Amino acid sequence: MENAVIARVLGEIADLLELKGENVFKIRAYRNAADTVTAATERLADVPAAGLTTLPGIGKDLAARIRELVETGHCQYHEQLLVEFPATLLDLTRLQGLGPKTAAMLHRELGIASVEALEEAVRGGRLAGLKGVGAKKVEGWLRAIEEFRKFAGRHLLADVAQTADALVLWLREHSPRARIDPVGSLRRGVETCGDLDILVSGAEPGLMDHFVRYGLVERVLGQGDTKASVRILKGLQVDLRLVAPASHGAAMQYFTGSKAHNIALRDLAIQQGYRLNEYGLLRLSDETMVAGDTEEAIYEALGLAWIPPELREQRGEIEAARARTLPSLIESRHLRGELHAHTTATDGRDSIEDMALAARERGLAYLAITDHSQALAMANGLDERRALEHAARIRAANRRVRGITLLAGIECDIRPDGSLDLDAECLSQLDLVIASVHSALGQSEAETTARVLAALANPWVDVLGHPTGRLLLKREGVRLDVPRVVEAAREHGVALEINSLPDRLDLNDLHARYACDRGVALVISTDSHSTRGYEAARWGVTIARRAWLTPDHVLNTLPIDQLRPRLRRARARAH
DNA sequence: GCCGTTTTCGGCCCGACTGTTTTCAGTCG
Repeated sequence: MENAVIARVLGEIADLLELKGENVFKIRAYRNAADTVTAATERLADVPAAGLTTLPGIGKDLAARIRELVETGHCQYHEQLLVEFPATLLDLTRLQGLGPKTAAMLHRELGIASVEALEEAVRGGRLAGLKGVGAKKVEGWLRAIEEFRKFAGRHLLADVAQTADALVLWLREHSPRARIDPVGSLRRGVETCGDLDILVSGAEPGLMDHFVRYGLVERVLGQGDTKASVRILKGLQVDLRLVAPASHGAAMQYFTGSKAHNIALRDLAIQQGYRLNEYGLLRLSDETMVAGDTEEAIYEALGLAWIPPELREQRGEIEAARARTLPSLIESRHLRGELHAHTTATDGRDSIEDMALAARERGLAYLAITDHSQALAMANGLDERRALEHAARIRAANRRVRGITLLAGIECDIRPDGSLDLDAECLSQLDLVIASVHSALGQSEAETTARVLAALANPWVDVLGHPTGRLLLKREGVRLDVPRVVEAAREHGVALEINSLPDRLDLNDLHARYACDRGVALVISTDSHSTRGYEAARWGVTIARRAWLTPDHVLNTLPIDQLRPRLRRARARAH
């Protein structure tokens, strides 16, 4: 049994206990355990109970549940809970503004156990008279149902990438010498993916059977000689395609897409007397194959430079490839520093020193510690006094730790009225200030825009953090007039953040490109809340590549001595 | 349900916001 399956069951137990109204700390214990299992590097099915209890957050009881799962394939506790509450009831709690208490009440009072049933009950007016349920709540739920449907079937890029990595390893076990490449929206780095496509050539016989036997497969949707489709954990569909080595490049090109890019490319091929499909580029006159084994050869035959997958969205890349003016895109190795990280002072999990050592380990030359400000009470945010004390600790650590420069910063809340959550006296004494919106996300576009513009006017703001506040597959961002914010950022010399958290990716690719085109500097930040958080940098870099950014456009590719004068506060100080 | 060992019991993050209450429950982050 795979760790992911164990984690799913533990997580579901937590959700079900929540419906039941169980002790919140017990619920948290199951959630923590699910996280621990997900993060574990070894296969827990191979670990005896005594070994399991050495993992953080797993004691005697949880170890026993895991062993039971591994040995019998079931967990009785889980199944008992599912008798009380159907699994579809959990979907209700995924609706924004509807939690476990309400879901349990709807189930108890009206027998509602799914999103569909809730919608029907609303339309039939059956919710009238329920305690604590008014018109506004119902209206909000209907909106939430709409969003729920819109997001259904989509998956975060980072999740799909993780699935792909594991699956490629599994396929390699069977066919070590095959070419195995994830393609489709994952290869293009699209922020959410509907499915996962994997392309294989040169496989040993029997690979298809091996594929459908993969541990996370829940259902085989179809299996033929050259294509198999399965549904795996969390409903993600995976398509595997076998092609001849001579067509591998053509198939890579074809299955990577995007559709719009491919249509334009095929059109170009026809204009030049060719036909392009997933098997190769063929001359129309005599059907001979001109290219097919590599993508480079296909693009070259069409008079184009090879186009990085992230750019294949029919946004001008074909013209640039013809003119040989494609940008030299940024890569993870170009990032020299991290400008957004949290510690145990607020809601981070690791100390200043541990965060510094882990950043150094990753080859970073500088790290800004930017904990939350007081408005974020749930994160134990810092007031002026604590912020300055924290800054002193960061500077002391900076003198102790060799090989990396620490900057004392803050992620300061932008209050609903646009003022900052800490006074100028405090902000002026720090090395870096990120200003972010975390609350009152329901303001109108005019209000939010005015709010952010007011924050950008503050001379001590260096970076605007996760500008739209969106959470992928969960909530839309704030309503914001992005062009006006970009213009103000340019005017004031404030950098805009590309937040690398897989469920933020904020700014998105289009906004980042827009900002860059107008001369606004960007930073790629991981918003790390633990030493493992830095790994998210690759997702921010992916967004930056999709935004056509080169290292020159991104401030934290600079060495520290060139970074400091580029920060807005360097100018504020000069005045 | 886990953890620690100056705690084997008593902590474990808790304040803001919203809609619905006429004094607060539920949800969110």
